[in-house]
Amino acid sequence: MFSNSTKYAIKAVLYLAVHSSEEQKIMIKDIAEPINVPKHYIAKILQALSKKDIISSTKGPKGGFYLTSDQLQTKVMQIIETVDGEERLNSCLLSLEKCNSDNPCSLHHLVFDEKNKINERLKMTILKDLRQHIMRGESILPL
Amino acid sequence: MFSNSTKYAIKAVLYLAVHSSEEQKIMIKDIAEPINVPKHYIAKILQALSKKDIISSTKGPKGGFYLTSDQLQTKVMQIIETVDGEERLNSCLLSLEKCNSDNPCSLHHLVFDEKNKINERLKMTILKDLRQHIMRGESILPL
DNA sequence: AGTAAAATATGATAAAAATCACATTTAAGA
DNA sequence: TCTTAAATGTGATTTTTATCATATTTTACT
Repeated sequence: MFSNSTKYAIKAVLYLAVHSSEEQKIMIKDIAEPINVPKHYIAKILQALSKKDIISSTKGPKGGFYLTSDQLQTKVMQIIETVDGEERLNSCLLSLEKCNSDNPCSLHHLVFDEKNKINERLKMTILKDLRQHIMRGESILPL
Repeated sequence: MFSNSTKYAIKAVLYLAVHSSEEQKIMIKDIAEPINVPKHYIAKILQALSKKDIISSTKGPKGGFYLTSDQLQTKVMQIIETVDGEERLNSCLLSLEKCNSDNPCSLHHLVFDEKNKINERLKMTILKDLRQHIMRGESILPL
């Protein structure tokens, strides 16, 4: 459903959501290890996310990555779209350009309602929600 | 969600479900073109499906690919699993091995019910159903 | 100012997925 | 039985994705 890059991005951002703050920056190597992602690969992804202002960073000693309270408002969907591009989740199961509810492909009706529901949730769920969920012990931080 | 190979496989098999029969075999090139898939690529996929007995084939002049009436009973899920392997649809969104409903990852609850519902449908829908749907004009054959 | 510790930029390599090519096998029909 | 038309088997090439490496820039601290 998602590319590895997106999965890694979500894991990293969730890690930051739980463990970082403006006063508590985290270095690449201290993110890569607990979320179980190759260091160089996650570095590239974090840089891209930083450029898009989904996460924050500072260089130099005592530097690292972190989330501001504004950035805790980021929707999960925004991360997915930033890394994988907008189409991936919106495209037809069979990748038919012309497929839509008026002119549905043969699998359309099997998934349409559910896919919509999932997309809606990804659009309305923000990092703060997931963080709360984790801190309440209702879900686990990924590794 | 699916690999290109699986999308192509489904398109090809649907094409056969609508246009072929034991008396009406179809050559690779006459499948590849209408479903808009590279000829050599779909050839390889059709061979694999044939070996797994999801479709039938005969060599030589007047040969080609076709479905028997038994093969019209094939579930959509079987095609997906044959091409992409079993895990793809069952794995966690973040590909965490340990993720399950007792120990859910942070995205689990956003998609679990819907993903299950979709999987159920893919498991119970057979080619004959989709063929009927198409022939009634309720969905389109892909291209 | 100088040094060291961090991210950043850029590009190289490896692995996987998609695509292409062709020689081999099988079966129909003359 | 010969020729031809089809699938089959095998592998090569290309493209995309994932991963690794390293030189550069920035910033804190001495």
